[in-house]
Amino acid sequence: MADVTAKRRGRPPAGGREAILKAALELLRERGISRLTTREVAARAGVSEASVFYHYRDRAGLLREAFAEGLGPLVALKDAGAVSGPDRRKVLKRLGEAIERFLEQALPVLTAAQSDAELAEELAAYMRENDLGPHRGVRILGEYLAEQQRDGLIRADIDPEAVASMFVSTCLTRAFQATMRLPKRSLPPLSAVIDSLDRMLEPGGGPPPV
Amino acid sequence: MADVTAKRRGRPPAGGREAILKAALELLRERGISRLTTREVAARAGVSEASVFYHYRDRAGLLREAFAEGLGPLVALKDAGAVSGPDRRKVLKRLGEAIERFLEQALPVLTAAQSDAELAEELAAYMRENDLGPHRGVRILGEYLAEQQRDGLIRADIDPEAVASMFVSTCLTRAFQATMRLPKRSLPPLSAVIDSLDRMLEPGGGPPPV
DNA sequence: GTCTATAGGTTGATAGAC
DNA sequence: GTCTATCAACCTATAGAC
Repeated sequence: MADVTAKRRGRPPAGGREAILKAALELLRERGISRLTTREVAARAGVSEASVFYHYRDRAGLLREAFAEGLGPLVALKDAGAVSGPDRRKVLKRLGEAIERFLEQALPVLTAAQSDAELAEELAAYMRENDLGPHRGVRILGEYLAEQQRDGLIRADIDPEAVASMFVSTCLTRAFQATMRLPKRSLPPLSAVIDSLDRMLEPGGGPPPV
Repeated sequence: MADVTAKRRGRPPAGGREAILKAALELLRERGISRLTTREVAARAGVSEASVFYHYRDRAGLLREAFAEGLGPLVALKDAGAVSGPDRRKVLKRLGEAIERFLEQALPVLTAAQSDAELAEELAAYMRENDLGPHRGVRILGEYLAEQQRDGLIRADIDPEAVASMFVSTCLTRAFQATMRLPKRSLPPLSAVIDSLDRMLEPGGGPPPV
């Protein structure tokens, strides 16, 4: 949130603050929030425990910034996906994989916050304010599908946003599976989902019944 | 796991054990796992703290049983859904709502375990052994769709399991949204999803393009 | 089976020197 | 900004009486 471009006066920071945040995020993803003690964070960051409190005031303050940091990449999701072009299957593949990648980073952070009701409510408020959540992906894909629908590339009798929510949800489930340490292969591969969905979206409908 | 039907000898249990488990599960869902201390559990259950250790050996033992208890209703999912009949929309609605209801109870438990890497791995092993997870719902719905497909009620050019995973995932996302204390209405309603999906599954395909 | 009392250990946070 | 030293609070778990 700070202005990185402005020239700084005085002694440049030693990087302790960033090291602490990085250590906290690593610990959060690797060992879970209950093992994220200020002691461990300090040890991994290579600073003393008091530094943690100097920079972030208290444990909750550190967690708050770690959550925001962990959810950050979501902002760049739209550009990364490059959700445009006539090749629908390609768009679905690109966007789907991008969502999945992002969620595999973000879900551990989201679930970690649920360990404490207060933390969870605080994070939820932050997400509501910044309009974060699965609906973001749904909206991005929904707009693309609506555009294709206007161009007659998608059948007219479906709700683009509803279909988008199905696809984004599929990616979420896959990322969820991975986050919960369950085997992804117990679910059908994303390519199969894209296959079927693409056919069902075709304007002419499927082949005539046998 | 104990045989409830067998007649018991001796003094009947006072119900302390059950009260403790119930209190633990409540605390888990209401306030998160980090506030689930043996003190609080004992207080809410109306017993002494030592009773908790007498019945469950240690905190981990209590959590293990609470997790199993919280995931229990999944077993009854198939029967509850009554996944059969020619009215596809009705089946989707019933099953979808059942999955959503179940997950809104189970997700808090699943996410709670993620607070500690060891706990998470232990729960994951339990779920793998007992074949639990989102794929269960996918399989149930997939079989129903495959059956409809054989009967010519669903277009032949789609993968039933892939479509099933999309629908089940939609329910999971909705439950996830609720668990994370985010507004469900930022997602399209389930009825809209069922609407579009049902049309896309129709054997003849959609109406001819304008 | 349930209780009281307490040991033993970990954690978040502060004070004050450098 | 960073450190060492320290504290008060809290938690899990055990011992032993009833």
